[in-house]
Amino acid sequence: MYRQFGNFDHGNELVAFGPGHVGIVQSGQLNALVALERIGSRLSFARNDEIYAEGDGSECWYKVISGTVRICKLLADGRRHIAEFCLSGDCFGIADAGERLYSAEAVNDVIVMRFQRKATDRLIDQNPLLARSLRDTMLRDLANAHGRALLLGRMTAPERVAAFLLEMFERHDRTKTLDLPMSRNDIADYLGLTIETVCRTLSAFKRDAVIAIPNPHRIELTDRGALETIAEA
Amino acid sequence: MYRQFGNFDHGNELVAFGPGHVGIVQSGQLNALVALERIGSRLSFARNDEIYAEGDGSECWYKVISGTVRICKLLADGRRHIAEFCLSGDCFGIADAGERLYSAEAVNDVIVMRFQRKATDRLIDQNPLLARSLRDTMLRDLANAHGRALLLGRMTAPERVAAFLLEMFERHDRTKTLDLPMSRNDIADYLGLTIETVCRTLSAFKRDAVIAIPNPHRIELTDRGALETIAEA
DNA sequence: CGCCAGTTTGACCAAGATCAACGCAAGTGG
DNA sequence: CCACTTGCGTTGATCTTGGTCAAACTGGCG
Repeated sequence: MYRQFGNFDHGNELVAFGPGHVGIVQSGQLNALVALERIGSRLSFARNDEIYAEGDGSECWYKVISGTVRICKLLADGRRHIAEFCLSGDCFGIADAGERLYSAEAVNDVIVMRFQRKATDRLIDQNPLLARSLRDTMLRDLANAHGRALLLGRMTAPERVAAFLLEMFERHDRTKTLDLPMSRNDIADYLGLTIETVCRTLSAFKRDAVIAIPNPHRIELTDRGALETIAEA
Repeated sequence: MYRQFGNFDHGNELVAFGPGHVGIVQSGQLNALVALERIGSRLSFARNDEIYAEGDGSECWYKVISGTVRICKLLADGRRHIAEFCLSGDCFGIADAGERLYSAEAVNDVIVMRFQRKATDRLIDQNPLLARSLRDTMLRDLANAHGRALLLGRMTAPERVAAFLLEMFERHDRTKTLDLPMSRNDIADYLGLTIETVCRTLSAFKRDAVIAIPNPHRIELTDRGALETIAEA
């Protein structure tokens, strides 16, 4: 399922990485942590590989080096919910205590660093600054999660799709061109919609000259202001 | 708007309170914190009073002594989202950094303790055990928030209402009888539904002998198993 | 070329929203 | 003590958004 490159002292290379995501979920400035915890395993996963499964033990947490990871849960009747997409630089798998509540899967080919929770926990206890930074990160994540609850609970389909595009735009290179690594299905399960509704909404945006879609995975933000107006609510 | 009873050394009385909620939101074992930070202001609010508003500064956090608080946000067009209900023993207002993202309002008559964030932050930095407990609490809250995102993103109306009743049942006295302090409207805004849908769903549960509704604010769990079957998904 | 996976579009359907009464109990003022 | 109001809650009729089902389209690839 995955290729392990063995232990790997990555020195300072990771320290420069931007804000990320902790938790089930997100975490930003764990750079300090990463700098201290220099030993991690570099792992590589192919598209759709499972990085960990719901119910697995959670002795490790991960940082995305390249590629995109989806954190998701599959319901008994086939409904799927994607809690989050982790882009390069983001951390995931920190929040689960004991047992994974969500699974992590490679959206496309992915390289991650894996760290032992036990070791990092020790470091955090010894370093109040680190603890506070982790706390701040978790607060951000929490705010994030509540934002998603609002989106899913009270926003219409166009509002959700617009917000998604803007989110990805922010997290990506912020050029006018957006390369979405995930499928329409992934987007749908992230936004609490169906793939058809996502398609139709994107098509409507295209028709209204808000975006262009040169190919399914490439979106150009023709009229960012319009998108923001739709998303704001 | 509120009556302040002045500073109040509550000694150990709060230490015994059960798990609560941090954050925008929830926090459990802050009892240690509360025990250390013995000085708080005891405040009392009447039904529908605003405890703090969106955009206010967030120098304080709160612990509910009695009554119920709703943490909510009002959108420009009138849509409302309730992020959470805080019952007695729960903490709220910890997660907001800088400025309140949500407002806090009294669902019914409420008494809370208010604490200064600055003082408690210091305590946390000095005490790794406390820091870890706070972190654990936030992790729980995060898991909670993700659970709500799943509910709002992928569950049907009956599933949401059933889950709500079970949640309240768990957090309340766990007797077969449930006294809901909040209005149908509050429930709707918490579950991402309309008041009519909440009513109809409750009526359907009653018709199917899953619950009884002696009066609008009192629910009896006639068939808990059935509710769980509906809610599980 | 034909297949395959993913995307798009259309026709139809249904869950839940909206709109509108009506019910009901707790005030309130005459 | 009794109209009258007020604030919720409940129920019904109808409408809309987004879901479901089905078919066609597209680009890559053997």
